[in-house]
This record gives sequence, C-alpha cells and structure tokens, in this order.
Amino acid sequence: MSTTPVHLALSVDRTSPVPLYFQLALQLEQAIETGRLEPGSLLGNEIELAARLGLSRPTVRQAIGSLVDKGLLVRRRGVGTQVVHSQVKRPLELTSLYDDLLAAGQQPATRVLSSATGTAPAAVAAALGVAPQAEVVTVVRLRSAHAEPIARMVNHLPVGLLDLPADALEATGLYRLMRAAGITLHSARQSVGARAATAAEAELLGEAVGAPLLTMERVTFDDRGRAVEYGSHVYRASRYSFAFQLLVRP
Amino acid sequence: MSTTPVHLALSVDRTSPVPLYFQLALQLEQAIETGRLEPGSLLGNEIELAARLGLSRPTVRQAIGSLVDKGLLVRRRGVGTQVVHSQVKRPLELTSLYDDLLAAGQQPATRVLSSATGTAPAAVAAALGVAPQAEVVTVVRLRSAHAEPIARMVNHLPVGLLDLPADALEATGLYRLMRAAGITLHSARQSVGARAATAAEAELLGEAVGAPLLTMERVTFDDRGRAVEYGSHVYRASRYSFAFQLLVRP
DNA sequence: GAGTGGTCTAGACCACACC
DNA sequence: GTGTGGTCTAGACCACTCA
Repeated sequence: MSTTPVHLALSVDRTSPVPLYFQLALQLEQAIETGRLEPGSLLGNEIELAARLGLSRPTVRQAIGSLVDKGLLVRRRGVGTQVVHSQVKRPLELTSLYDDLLAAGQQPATRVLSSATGTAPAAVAAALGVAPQAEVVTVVRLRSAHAEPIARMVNHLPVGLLDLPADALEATGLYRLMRAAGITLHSARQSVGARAATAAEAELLGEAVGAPLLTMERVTFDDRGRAVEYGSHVYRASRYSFAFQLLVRP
Repeated sequence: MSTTPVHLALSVDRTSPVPLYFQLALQLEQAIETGRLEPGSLLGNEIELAARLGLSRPTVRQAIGSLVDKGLLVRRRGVGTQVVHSQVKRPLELTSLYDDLLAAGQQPATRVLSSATGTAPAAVAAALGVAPQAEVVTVVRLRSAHAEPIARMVNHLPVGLLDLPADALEATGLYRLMRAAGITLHSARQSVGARAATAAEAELLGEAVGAPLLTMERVTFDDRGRAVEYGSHVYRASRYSFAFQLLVRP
C-alpha cells in the first residue's frame, strides 16, 4: 500500500486545449516552487496518481518525466519519485545580457555605436557558414546599467535575415528582436575567456589599459540549422560575471 | 504515401538487455554523426518506422524524442522529423578540466599543493550548506598540461563524504573520484568571471602580476540534494577558455 | 485532402530496492 | 515478498502543414 505522503489538490480540465500531461506538470512544478511539495518528499506512485486524476499511467509519466528533465524531480526505481533538495533555478539558457540585467533589477541601456553592411572578414564568414566575401550586417553596441558601461557587443548577421533599426536595438535585446521576427533559436556554440583590455576598450568601458575583461564569442543557430548570429563581446570583469545552473546529463 | 527518403539498416535485438528505444536511438545517433543521415533529411514517419522495425509507435517516439532532447533532431508537425543542420556536439556538461584537457589531446598533470581538514570559513560553509564551523576538507591543486601550469584549483568538501588520497587526485580528476565512490552528480550552480592575478597567483602560474585570469566558482549537488563540493578556481586566460554548446529551451 | 507529429488510453511484464 | 519505476504494446483521435 502506498502512503500517499502528500495530499495535493491536483486536477485536470479535459475541456482545456492544454495537454493533460502539461496541466499536471504545471501544477506539480508550482507545488514544488511554493514549497507545498517539500524537498525530499515522495510523490506517491504513478499508478495511484493516475487513478486519482483519472489519467492513464503513460500520461502521468510524461508529466513527471518533463519535471525530471528539468531537474526538479528524481526517480529511483524501487523507491519512488522525490522532489530534489537543492533549489534548482533554471538550467543554463541562451543568456541575453539584456535579460540578465533586467532580471537583476538593473536598467539596461544600449547605445548603437555603429551599424553597417559590408563584406564579412574571413573569420566571421567561417563562423556564420557563409561565403568568404558575403555581405553581413555588423552592429556594435555599448551596453550600460545605471549609467555605467558594462560591455561592448559586436554582432554579425547575414543580410536580409532581420531588420535592425537602431531604435529597436536600443529599446530591447537582439534575441528578443529575433524571436519577434519569427526566428526560432535552437542552439549556440560559445566560448568564454578573459584577456587584458586594449587602449580603445579601456577608453570605451572606463577601465584601465590592461584591466581584465571577460570575453564571449558565440554562434547561434536557428531550428533550420542556419547560423543566424555571430557575436564577439567583451565585459568589464569588475562589473559582470556569468552565473548559471546546469544539470548533469543522466 | 511516404517517400522513405533514407534507407538505413536499422534493426533491434530483442534478446539484448538494452532497451529497444535506446538501441534505436543509438543507431540513429550514429547514423547522424557519421553523415549517413544527412543534415536536413527527413527521418520517415514514425508509423512506418515502427512497422519496419516491428516496434510500437510509442517506442519509436521515445527513441526519437531522446534525440530531439539532445538537439540532434527537430520535429515539425505536419512535416516530419528532420536532422538538424548545425553540428551539435554535446550540450553543456558539468565540465571537468581534467576531462577537457584529455579530450583536447593534452596530457593533464596534477600536483596536490595541500590537503587538510579544518573548520569552514563562513563563505564556504554557506555555499556547502553546512554549519558555520563545520569541518571540511580543503584541497588545493595545480593543474598543468605539457609542463605548463594551467590552473589553480581549490576545492572544499564535507568531511566523510569521500577519501581523497593525494595519489588518486594526481592520477585523475575529482569528479571521476566522486562518481567512482558512488556519488551521483545532479546539478551545479556556477559563476564564471575574470580578474587580475595576485602576486602569489602570478608566481604559481607563471604569469605577470595583474595578468587576466579566468575564474570559476561552483557548487555541485548530488541527486539527494546535498552539496558535495565547492570549488574556486583560477585559470590562465592565455592558456584556457571554456567552450561549450547549449540548447535553447523549447 | 493527405500526411505528419501530438496526445492519450488500458493494459502488460520486467528490474531493482527495501524489508 | 512487496512496491516502485522502466519498458513496451496496439490501438485511437486530434491539430497542424502543405499541396
């Protein structure tokens, strides 16, 4: 007999267009986040849960499985399904400096330093997977928060992919513009390092020459496999660092 | 009628203890990696694939779904399942410097500079979630490749979790020791930044004072939610950077 | 309209953990 | 031995895409 350790008010609405497994996953996730489902507590077995909700077991498993993938639950054969103890925030996402700053309660501001179309340098063309002398749009932006410069961001995009009016770029982030244009971001390959600031960078960012800068290069692909953006950014190490959570592959 | 765009030699062995969906996923993944399934090609519909292999559709879906989660395939309703164009290597894993260097063909060498048990500083205790004056093991290592120093790594672990003989630490990586001890790593929260080298760091790593260093702090949790390790590492920016691929959450 | 993936059901047997 | 998750089946209907 199962002990049904927690009595949650779970229910599904079969008239809703939202998939049943998704409704259940949503409610479980909320119960975990609000603490109604305590860390370490057992969820009760899948069969009983399915019976209680009038669902089939595969549907319940699909809901639970999605939360296991998110790292919120852990399944143990012969034991049961438990809520993870550690506070999993969110696994690493395609971080957007704009959104990061917003989330941190800072007010991001952007100044477009230049925006031009021209032939791609060899390294950029290779990263984007376009012909060596193909035309690309190059945008250089200075991102600040609280009137303090944070980063210089250089982006290259294939021409014709997206309109990039300066006022839109100064009002929001590049990824938001892409998503709004119907581009589905799929994956990115990125590299994070550090180096000393050049004279020009020091001047622009208000650091000393030789000050440590955090660097990131990133190629982003959409779901058709097209490279949609190549970025090469430098951040003031004194003002910014990347923080993220990641899950170990099972 | 479906066009069956690719003729793959797929088969499953029902006498094997390996799950059928996993066998299929493995073969599809291999076909993608070797190029037999070309980027952009359609996989053929799930029903037919199931019939061809003598499997049920849910089993085939489970195999395909696992590759979609890995970012190797993209499903489009009404269209089919396609191989992604971009070469997805592996999503971000819990990177181990030891394994990174091995994979890069370098020969990692480790020197244990110190290893001691003592009361945890407040910041360390907070990160590990142990009592403020609890005992922790602190290990300091110098990691090199090709006789060139790469990083200084400082790790704190709860006492009693794991035996850490110096010779084992010099022969392999910390995470490998943990896994071998039956610890299942689950998630990690980490932060990557940069700063200038102190005199001691410069001396140890063979850099100039003030040279840019890449820093990483990381707390790692096991599947029971216990913090099993807190690390604070510095890398020579001139010799190392983090490269990884990530998937956009769907 | 034809073809695809998305969702869902009601069972079944197995492998593993724990008592 | 008992209870759990892990795997698998053979269907079904729906929603979306594209011609």
